[in-house]
Amino acid sequence: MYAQVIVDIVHENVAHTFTYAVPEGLALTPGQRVAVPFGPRRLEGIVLALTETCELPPEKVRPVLEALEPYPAVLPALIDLAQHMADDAHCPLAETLRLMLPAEMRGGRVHVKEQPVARLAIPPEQVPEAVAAQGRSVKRRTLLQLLQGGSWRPVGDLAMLVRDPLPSLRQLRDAGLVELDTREILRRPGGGLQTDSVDPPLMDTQREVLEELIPAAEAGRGRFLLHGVTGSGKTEVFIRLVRHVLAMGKGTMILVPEIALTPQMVGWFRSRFGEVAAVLHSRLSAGERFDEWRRIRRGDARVVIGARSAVFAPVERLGLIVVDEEHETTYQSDRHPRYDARDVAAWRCEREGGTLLLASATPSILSFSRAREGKYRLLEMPHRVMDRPLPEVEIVDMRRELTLGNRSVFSQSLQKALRQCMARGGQAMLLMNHRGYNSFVSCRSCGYVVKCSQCDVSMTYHVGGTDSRLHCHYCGATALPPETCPQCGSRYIRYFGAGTQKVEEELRQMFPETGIVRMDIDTTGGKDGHAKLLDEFRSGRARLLVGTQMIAKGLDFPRVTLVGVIAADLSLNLPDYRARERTFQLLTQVAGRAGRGDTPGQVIIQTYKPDDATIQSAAAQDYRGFYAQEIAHRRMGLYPPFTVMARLLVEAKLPGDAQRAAEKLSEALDALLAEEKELGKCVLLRTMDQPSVKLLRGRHRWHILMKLWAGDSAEALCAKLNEMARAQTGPAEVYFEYNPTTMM
DNA sequence: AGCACGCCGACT
DNA sequence: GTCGGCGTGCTC
Repeated sequence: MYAQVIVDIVHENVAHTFTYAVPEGLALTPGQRVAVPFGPRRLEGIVLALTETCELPPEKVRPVLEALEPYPAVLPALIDLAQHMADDAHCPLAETLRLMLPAEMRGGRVHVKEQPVARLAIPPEQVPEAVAAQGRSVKRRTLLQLLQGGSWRPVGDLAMLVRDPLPSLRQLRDAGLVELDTREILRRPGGGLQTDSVDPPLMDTQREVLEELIPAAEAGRGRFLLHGVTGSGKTEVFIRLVRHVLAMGKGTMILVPEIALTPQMVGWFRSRFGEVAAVLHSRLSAGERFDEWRRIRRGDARVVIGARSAVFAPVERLGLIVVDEEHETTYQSDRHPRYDARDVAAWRCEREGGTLLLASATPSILSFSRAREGKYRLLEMPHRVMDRPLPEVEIVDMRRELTLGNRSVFSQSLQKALRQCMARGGQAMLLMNHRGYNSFVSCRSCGYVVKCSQCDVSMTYHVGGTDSRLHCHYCGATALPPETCPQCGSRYIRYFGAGTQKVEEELRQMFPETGIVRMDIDTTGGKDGHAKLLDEFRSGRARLLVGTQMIAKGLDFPRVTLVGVIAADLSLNLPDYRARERTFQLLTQVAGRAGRGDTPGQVIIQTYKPDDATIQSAAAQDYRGFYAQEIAHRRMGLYPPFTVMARLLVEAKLPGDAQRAAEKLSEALDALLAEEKELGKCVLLRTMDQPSVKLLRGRHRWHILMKLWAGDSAEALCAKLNEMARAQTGPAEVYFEYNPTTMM
């Protein structure tokens, strides 16, 4: 027998299978990891297939050294998926195969933690006799009594009551009274919070939606888009559906957009399903991730909850994938190999006989248009549970506040509402989509704005405990604020624009006695950073929560009655065709955090563009209205879903190098399109210029932006563009991006 | 990727 | 005469 092996090296030169002989007595199956000789080295690889024959001259074939595990680490369906993704992204198979395994499994870093365990070796009724035989040893007598239950007990647990129990246990073992052994410890990430474990009654719409979903799940097919307003009880639909699929003996996955949202979801699922729920995301410790992965692989965990990368979990007999908050951009990976977890989920369901359920209060334009085309079955939940009303939304014109002489970040309206909310003992959330204290520093005399020396981006002022500094939000560089203008020497340096720190400070002045939590990247660092802050707010110790968009997503705080949006137009002004979509989603989602309990919610949106159609539809929580106007914009502007965006991004140390490389690429593209006219037909628009961020981390940037008609020629063209980017040599780097996550 | 082999300059 | 520069090519 011969094994066709992909070695764990990501490089074009070795992106094909290597043939090894399978030694007598070694049973291998596809998907198994093996150690193989490779020139003078020993490498890890994955068996793709086993063959009877081999075309190579026999002297070239060397044998497999050993199997790294006795079972296939990569399921057959996931090998197919890796192959599909590698074809799609034009990258080596080894690179996509890496997505299928926890990183700590590679490179022989696997470590299984073991702990000693002990149990009684005699019938429990003989314990009093054995205790009496221990003479004056208190330790041994206590240990015997602790073990009286008869089951295996971790020695670590006994250590809480008896200091250093192991030597005494060994004596008891030698006397034939106790057995000692070791057990694997599965390191488990935190359990999440336990909520009610009984089924709440279902609302009519929930029941109607389930009546559509359950037959599809039983048949093992169907793609659905569930559009349910915030607070409509989507999670309960997931739970009932998951229960149904588990009862059929199939596995399930629930994807959430952010790691911060996993504990809440895990809590809901563990309280109803217990230990069959596993968590998988990139911020688990190495040991936790490896152990959760093994629980899933063994089939001990049949409900996987996790962020983007969990879509590759080794779930056998997959019956259901739920993608919650389907509109979130975090489902797109920004690192190589790039993938979209929603597409991967769809692919897996299609191939493995599962049902796909995308869910959101604000579906992405792309998914909703697919639903309109009939590619997804659209399910709607237009009302909140218990007939709770959607919150009242008020738009405040901040231009008017300025003319009234109000220089605070809070409008009169919002100040009043905050006071009322605090006086009534409620909780409030404030969204400020910009972190730091001031957003930019500028000279009043000449208009100079302090920019990062490495990026073409203005620097943000952050107040620190001992040193306050300017931060670049793109590369993380910091600098001391200038005392005089570096351009004209004037001392009129002023600080403009507000961030979360400023909002927090103004709140402290208004409510000095009230607990305030600020949540942004600066405060949520470290393990469990999110959880600690959220717990502070959930417990009621803090009653005001200030944060960036991370507070807008899917969190459920029943005591929040007021939501304030400090500056609704920040995200609207970004140079991206998705700016309106993102603003609508953000505003609607954050508004949906209000009034989830028994008291109705109130929302105040502050803006300098009170008449903007996007802000108006978000305030009215009118998804259909927004969709209609946005899809018209997209059709007019030839943007997705009507076209596909693609770009070649050029970066170089010297500005001239970047420009020259971009020009050279553009000429090469001309030549290609002239030669292969079919490919040219899919190009609708092509521009070459500098992106809005002209300098990033010290590298000058140019790009060639393209709008393409989707289709076979677009795919062929993208393959060529990808090749062009790879073939690039010289001082400039070229990246090809299909559906770029950002145009900046 | 990573390591060998290979063919030309400044040194004990 | 050798040590060593990194260019090219191969790994089952």
